[in-house]
Amino acid sequence: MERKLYIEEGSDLENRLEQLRRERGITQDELAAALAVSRQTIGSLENGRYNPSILLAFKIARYFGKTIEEIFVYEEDAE
Amino acid sequence: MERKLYIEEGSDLENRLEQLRRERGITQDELAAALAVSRQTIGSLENGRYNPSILLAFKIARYFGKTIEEIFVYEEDAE
DNA sequence: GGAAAATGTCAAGCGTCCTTTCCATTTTAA
DNA sequence: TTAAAATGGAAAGGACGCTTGACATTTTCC
Repeated sequence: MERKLYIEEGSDLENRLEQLRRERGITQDELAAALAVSRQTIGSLENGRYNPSILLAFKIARYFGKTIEEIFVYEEDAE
Repeated sequence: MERKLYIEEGSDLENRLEQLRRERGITQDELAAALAVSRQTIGSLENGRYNPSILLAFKIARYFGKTIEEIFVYEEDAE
């Protein structure tokens, strides 16, 4: 039946969020609290269910002390 | 009466889009075409009417050969 | 000065981002 | 192995990102 909400085949954006979070040794809940978003948002990003807004991407990057490009990988297959 | 659609006082994101576009010597229309978005979208970004999605931010950065951080400046006053 | 080009901005519509609530499944640890 | 903690994910709703279409204003330049 294929649900796959939001993100489709040519979806161009990967991220290293789960890896970075585990390196920090924190839970989704703790990361969510640190970023002032919901736990579901973190889970959805980690599992590629949707892309973050640019503001959330900046918050995440700042939290981990990295650039957006070091965390989110843009692939332009689409078009 | 204050319309100010979308972006409010604590709006945290500035960008150098107009400056970079003018340095390239291209119009909003041409930039829009190059990025495959509408001219209104470019104008709205240049005038701070709203923030780009992270995908559009990546497209813009790639087009100008810069990082997202070199084009968009995040200020965390909010919260 | 007058025409064409460029820009500003509104409105309606649609899809995405993120929320809260809720429940199921997996992992952890005693 | 069992309870608690952590994670996965659905559903509905609100706000934002981007579209097309339209029109007004400003800029360019002959």
